[in-house]
Amino acid sequence: MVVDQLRAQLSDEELDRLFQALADTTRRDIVRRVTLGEYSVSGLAALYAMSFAAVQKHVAVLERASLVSKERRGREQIVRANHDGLQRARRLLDEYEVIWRQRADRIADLLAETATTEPDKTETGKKDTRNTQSNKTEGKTEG
Amino acid sequence: MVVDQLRAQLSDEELDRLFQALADTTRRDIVRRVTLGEYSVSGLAALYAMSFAAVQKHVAVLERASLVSKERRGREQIVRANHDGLQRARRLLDEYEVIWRQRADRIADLLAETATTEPDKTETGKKDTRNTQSNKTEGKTEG
DNA sequence: CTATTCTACAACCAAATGGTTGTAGATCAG
DNA sequence: CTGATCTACAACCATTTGGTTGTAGAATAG
Repeated sequence: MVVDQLRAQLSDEELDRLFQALADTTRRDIVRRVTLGEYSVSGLAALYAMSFAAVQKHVAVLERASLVSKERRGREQIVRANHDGLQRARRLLDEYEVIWRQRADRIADLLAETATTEPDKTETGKKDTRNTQSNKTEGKTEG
Repeated sequence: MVVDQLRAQLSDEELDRLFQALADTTRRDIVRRVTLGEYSVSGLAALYAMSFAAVQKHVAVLERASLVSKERRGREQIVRANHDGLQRARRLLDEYEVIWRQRADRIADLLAETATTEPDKTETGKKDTRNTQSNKTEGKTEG
């Protein structure tokens, strides 16, 4: 089903499009509106101080980001919110939250470990570990 | 304290900057890295196939979005993740989730109400309510 | 049928974005 | 002190973005 999209790995391009689409006040407002009710494109266009074509483009950006979808009804095109799209954006931020907690746990572990195995060296409250980049030799630096 | 920022209302410009900052693969990677460890700007620059100045600009974008902060240490500038920034982005998506559930509840209420008060009109499974824009007369249309 | 409405799309424009190179000031290593 | 490293910032460039107007087709209203 469509829900499979949620389990799928989020590609960089997909995330670029998602956050790019959310990075505009008008577009965020459109997402809110079409979540609560149904709007045609011209119905949306009537709400903002810009041309129909501009709103049409905003809807297109949201559609490419899978945040909304359109459905023809007669001569109107009805815009609906796509819940999966929002969920994918939420997923990424949740992953960041997990990473953050990992970091916090790691720091806590380091502190505990140092405190138990080497009680002599814990005179200063060094909570930073100072690994600017020396422990990760990725990238270039081929010189 | 700094945590007050989380309670404060999210301005449009702030959200623009937040999502705009997240809408780039390199910048999302920087956020991940500096969440797990500490990096100087040049330490970050060594990881990507672009110039130091380009990475410097990416960090500046993240800083303006309050997603990271810099701290001088000698001649290096240490980049750290700013947890509050991420939390603010999460908050907006959570709000969207709330709105979505409100919509779902409203639809459920409408269905239930129609079923109880007017059982004769429930012959067709009309779950859409068809309010294209006629019930909301905002915006211009000043003709 | 005719006029209106809604949509699609092209062409154009100004400003922002993402990259580059170059220059210059601080700080550190020897 | 001298040289290397790290950062800041300006100037420049190509592409994208967010807006415009204009044209054209399809569906609806009268």
